[in-house]
Amino acid sequence: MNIEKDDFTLKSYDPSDIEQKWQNNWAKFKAFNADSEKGGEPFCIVIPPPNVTGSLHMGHAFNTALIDVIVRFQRLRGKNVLCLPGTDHASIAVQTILEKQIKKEGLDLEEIGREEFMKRAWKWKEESGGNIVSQLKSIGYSVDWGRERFTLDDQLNKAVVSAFVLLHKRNLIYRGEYLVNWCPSSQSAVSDLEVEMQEVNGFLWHFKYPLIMDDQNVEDQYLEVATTRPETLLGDTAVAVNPEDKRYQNLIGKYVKVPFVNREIPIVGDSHVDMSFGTGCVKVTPAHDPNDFQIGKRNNLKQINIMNKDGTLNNNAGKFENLDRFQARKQIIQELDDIGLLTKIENYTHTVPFSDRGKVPIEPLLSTQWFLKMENISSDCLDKLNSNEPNFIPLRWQKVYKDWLTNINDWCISRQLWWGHQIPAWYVLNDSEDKVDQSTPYVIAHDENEALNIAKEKFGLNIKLVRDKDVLDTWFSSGLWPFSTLGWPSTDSKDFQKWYPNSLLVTGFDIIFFWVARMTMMGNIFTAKIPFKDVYIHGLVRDENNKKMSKSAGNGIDPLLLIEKYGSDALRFALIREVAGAGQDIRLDFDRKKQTSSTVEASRNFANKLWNATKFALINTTKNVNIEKIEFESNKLELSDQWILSRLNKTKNKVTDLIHNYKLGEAAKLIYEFTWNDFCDWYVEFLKPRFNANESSSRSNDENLLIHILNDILIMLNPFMPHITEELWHALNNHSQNKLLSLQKWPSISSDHINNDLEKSFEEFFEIIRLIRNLRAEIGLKPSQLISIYLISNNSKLLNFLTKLASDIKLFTKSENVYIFQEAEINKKDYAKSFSGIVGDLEVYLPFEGIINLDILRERLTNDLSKVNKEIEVLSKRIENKNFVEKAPKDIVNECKLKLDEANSQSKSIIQKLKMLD
RNA sequence: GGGCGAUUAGCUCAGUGGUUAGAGCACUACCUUGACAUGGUAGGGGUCACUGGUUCGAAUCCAGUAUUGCCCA
Repeated sequence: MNIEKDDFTLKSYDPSDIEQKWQNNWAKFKAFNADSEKGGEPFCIVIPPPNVTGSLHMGHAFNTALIDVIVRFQRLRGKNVLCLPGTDHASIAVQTILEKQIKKEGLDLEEIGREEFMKRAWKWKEESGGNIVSQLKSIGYSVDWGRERFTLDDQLNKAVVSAFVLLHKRNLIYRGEYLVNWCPSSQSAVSDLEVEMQEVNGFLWHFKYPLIMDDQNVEDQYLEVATTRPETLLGDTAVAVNPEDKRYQNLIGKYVKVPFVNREIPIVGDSHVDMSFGTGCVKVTPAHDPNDFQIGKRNNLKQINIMNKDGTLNNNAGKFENLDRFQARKQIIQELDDIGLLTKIENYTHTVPFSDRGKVPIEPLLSTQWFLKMENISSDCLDKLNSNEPNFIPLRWQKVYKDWLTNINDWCISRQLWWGHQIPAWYVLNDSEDKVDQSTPYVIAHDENEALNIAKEKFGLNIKLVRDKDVLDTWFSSGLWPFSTLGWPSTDSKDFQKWYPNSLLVTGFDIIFFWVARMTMMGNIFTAKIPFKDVYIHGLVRDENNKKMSKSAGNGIDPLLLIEKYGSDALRFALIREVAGAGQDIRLDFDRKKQTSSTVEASRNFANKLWNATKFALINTTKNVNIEKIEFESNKLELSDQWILSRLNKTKNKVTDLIHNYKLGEAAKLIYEFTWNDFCDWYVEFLKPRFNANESSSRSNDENLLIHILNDILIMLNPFMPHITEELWHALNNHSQNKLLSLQKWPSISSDHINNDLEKSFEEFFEIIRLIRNLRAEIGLKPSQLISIYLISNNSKLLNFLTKLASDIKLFTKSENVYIFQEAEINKKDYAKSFSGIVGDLEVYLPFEGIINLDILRERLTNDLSKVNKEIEVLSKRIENKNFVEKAPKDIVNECKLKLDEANSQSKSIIQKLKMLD
């Protein structure tokens, strides 16, 4: 683990040299394996388990980076941290992938058989899961790999079965015939959430149903209806009108005849019918439309299912049997037209439900499914939300969660798939029976033995059991994730005792309903607790065109590509730096031709800067450093030392606070600014002359302070850039064998060192340096050309301060002499033909008589004057405003007055100089 | 139709009522200096979407409009 310093100083930064090495070291030392026996306040996150559908995308990298920063931070803060990794089996998605492969081989599911299919599925899981784990490792995730879980593990299956049995015991699970969202492509029911509404340019077909009147000729009178789905007329069991509708009131109770199937159906009154839409008459197909289903219930209508599960019509469709639903539509329109019943075709834009996975229109289908009653479960969660359980960050996402829980429907939890948790339900048949139907009794049990015992007790000995073939919705097992991973249903497991409820959940806003709400509901039922205290919601990663990155759109960027190019540290830092406004989507720039990202490149450059700053320290410090014992003496500190310590402690203070408040982007920016601007740009420059001097009594103190500062930077940055900081810390430290930066302590803050007045003075100092450099540039001096500088002011405190830093001014401005004068001591006329500028109440002169073109000088002064005059104008207007003086806070008014005074004297001075030029 | 966001420099974004609105990238000029050219120094670049209001004072608060993104029905 130890690194030779001499070798290090020769190297330049290349992330590929170091990242793999530290990932291996962390693994070797089991650095992030949690120990429930250890003390310390527990902190637990279970990661959102990625689907085993191939590989990770940028969204996962983003989520990972955020979680890892928080987890590493809490670890450095001394908490007993568990970060538990795992993957999700993703029933529909994985089964779809496998079915496609099988189809390519010219086979279908039935030919393959359940056993062979499951073999293939597990093989796929091993490959995809392994791939995902190695990707997570290459990001540098500090999770406990010893506790990795998969949602289909035996232990998690035990949890799922127990959960199902418990829910059933509490009468929350039922088997019922309802209209479900049927995906004819995957031939499974899907939940509301897996349905995507899409706007479609379709048609509204108007056609006539012949009225059946007791006293008149049937053929003469018609009722006109309009529909976007004419094929469903075969399943119509009524026509509904609004009872208030004068046009049709008298027809309620009469009948019309459905063409083709020649069914006589009633005209019913239902107040939900919109009189102004279409003709005001609605054909009602209770078995194929959610609204019609409700009308049917209210009016006791028959439900006639006309559809097979693959989307073809069944024998209720008469002569249209076996036609595909869309083919049937065409043919029915044609035939309606042929017999003169089609009256009108309107263009009509409407929204059609599509299956999220199957990408075909959903068919609302009457079928027998398993449901979970949601009413009480969700209202219990809503109650807890009143006391901020869980606490959403940012808070506005709470509303999304709340609205969904408020308008919730029962959850269809069965899926007609093979890959997943098989439902622990056994149908009870007589020895002679072999067909399960809607009325077949069933028992729910943990296993077949238990089921058999229960069944025998209930139904006698001459029975046999058939297990339900279906599996549970994937989100059913995901809902248990925060506690099934910790050993539940056993609640006395050490992990569960120590780390439940979890401290935090970090996830994207797109799965607040899918996952967050399911976890809170399941958690609340089974543990009487909301499973996590905080929920930190982040945005999605979008591509350069502001489109959500997704596999289907093909616009994803492989995180590994960027890691290879710029390093994981750079990718992590780039993603986090972009987060500043939490919960906002982030847009990652990416040049697809060059395969580059300037955002990530900027972060890589920052890493390089840090690398070289450390190299500077290594070159200039003694070779035997024990970083944990580094101390410096406060009485040997120079002004610049005091300044950097003030900046450092302020930064530590703010960064600590920001991370606690999940403002990771701001924290990252702050460390970046401190490291680059304060430390590298200025402080290292202050140190150079000291280190270049041959002898100095404070040399070792200087070195110790430098290492102290770097050490603090490295620890603060460690959660964001774990690899490079680990590498540099070991490079600096000669006593780091068997130690890891990742397991050190977060730096303590000494507020004694914070000195706001000093920081202000240094700000002014930097302004002066910038002005002088700027003046030099304007004159066109070469960097090598040395000059003299005159600093003149009446502010003796400032002059005193500058005198102490005179040698630094010399160095920073390439000057051979720096002269500092009280105004009284000099005659400004002597400097009339100098190049000059003003900072606050200090005037700077660069005497260059003869060399400078007086016109340039005059132009500069004139520009300065107009700027100052503008300022005077603005400020005096403000001061002359009585309301401002009376109502604004005093310190604001005073500040304004001071500024005006300063501007006035600046103006005077410039005018004087201009006069002297003439 | 309901809800939630966004609109600030060429680009990506900070900025919760108080100087002359900031950063990174990009751009321009100069610079191979003993940490770093993955760099340094200096510079140019903004009618804070629009319209009204509140206020001594608005990018910031309120109302409306426009454009745009997402969620739900």
